[in-house]
Amino acid sequence: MSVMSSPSSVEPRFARIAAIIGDPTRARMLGALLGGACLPAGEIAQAAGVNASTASGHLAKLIDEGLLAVEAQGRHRYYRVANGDVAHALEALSLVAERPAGADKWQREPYRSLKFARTCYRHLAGELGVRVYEAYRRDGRAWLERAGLDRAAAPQGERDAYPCLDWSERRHHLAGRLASSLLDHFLERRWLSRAPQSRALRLTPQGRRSLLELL
Amino acid sequence: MSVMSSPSSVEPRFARIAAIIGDPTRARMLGALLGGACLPAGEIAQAAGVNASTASGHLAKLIDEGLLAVEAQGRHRYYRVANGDVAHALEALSLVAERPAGADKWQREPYRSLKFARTCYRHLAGELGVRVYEAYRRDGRAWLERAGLDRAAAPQGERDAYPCLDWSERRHHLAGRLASSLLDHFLERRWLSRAPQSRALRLTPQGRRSLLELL
DNA sequence: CCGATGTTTCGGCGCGCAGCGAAGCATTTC
DNA sequence: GAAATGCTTCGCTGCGCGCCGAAACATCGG
Repeated sequence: MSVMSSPSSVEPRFARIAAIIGDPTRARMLGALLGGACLPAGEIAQAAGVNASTASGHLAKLIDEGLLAVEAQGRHRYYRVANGDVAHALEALSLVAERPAGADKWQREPYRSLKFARTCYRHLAGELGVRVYEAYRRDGRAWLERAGLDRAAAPQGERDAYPCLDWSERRHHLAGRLASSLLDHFLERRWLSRAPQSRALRLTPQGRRSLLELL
Repeated sequence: MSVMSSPSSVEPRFARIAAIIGDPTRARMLGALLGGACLPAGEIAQAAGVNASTASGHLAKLIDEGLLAVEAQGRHRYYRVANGDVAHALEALSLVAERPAGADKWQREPYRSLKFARTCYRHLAGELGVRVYEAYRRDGRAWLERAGLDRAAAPQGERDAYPCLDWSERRHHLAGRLASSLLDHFLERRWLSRAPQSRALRLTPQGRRSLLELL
């Protein structure tokens, strides 16, 4: 018998985080911010359907555990998802939550739109995200140039561009700094536009012409 | 105002799963099985430090949510992690749980051993896992042959071999069917051996000679 | 300054759920 | 068949924590 602390007592580092995410109200808060938005406490409270005071408590916990970051501006406090790892963990959980039952739900709203294209933190996910990843993997930096991306955006290390398992597709899309630049780029050029009140992204007419050509 | 259910009410699919994982006892159970082992209910109860009846209830929930799978054999019921996605989600959560504080803990046991090499479900993780992934990414199937792997193990689709973000290294290691075969291969050849009561893997003298040469 | 707005702190209520022990069911052993 | 072992079901108890409203604290506008 070893004296060293048993693995059973060291493991549940993930338990704290999971417990934080596991509360339905906090989960709704995270969901509201998962699109990459920066929202003040009041709006988050409303989105989650709870009192301001209740929300405040939850937000404090989410900050404590490093899931959210906050920036004070005047009398507002703007909350956002702390980093890409958090978004990645939430997508990974969503993937597990995907029960085989109800496979046809992807045909209906609001899943249909989310499946086609959505933001995941600051990058692109969904069918479109997967296709972008495929194209990038096939042609590398040449593809980035063809898409009109600044060459400063080219990935340096592994953490600048890495694959992230996509919840709806069960395949990978691109994550990391490069992926953020790419999404910004698509939005600036109006190839994609954000749907209101949702993480869904829509392909604009320009996007249909320009972006699809690249895939 | 659209009538369709708002995104805030559709999102928390991940909440259910997180809530299940978030309970400390259930987390210990998952931790005990994360090494890839197949354990009977009684042993899991003991590892988690709870009554058999308490454990039984938890195990039922873990089954219900698809986190564990079970196989009856005589009067025993053997539980195991249901699939790689679950392991992936747990590693992703662990990554988030990694607080910047206490960065020196990796120097001490039991973290030191886990950081070097460990099982993650059925594949190899930790420093060694990352290095294996690098080598495979560099040389592709040629590396697999050099490692003495049967060519039947070569990956077919994307899901056979995909990168998984490593909790301790913050870089990727290899996951998927290929990774499972690879780990089996290493264990069969006695290049690696399982530490008792832990997910940690140890490099054997043969492993030091043969495996390190390949990296 | 003073009232309005946004946010956090505090106190108290109530539900949900993890925990145990005892009893029930299944399977193996002698 | 009876006793032993492994696991699950049931009923109960207690604590933790999410919830709200009221009040305190901050910041902005006039």
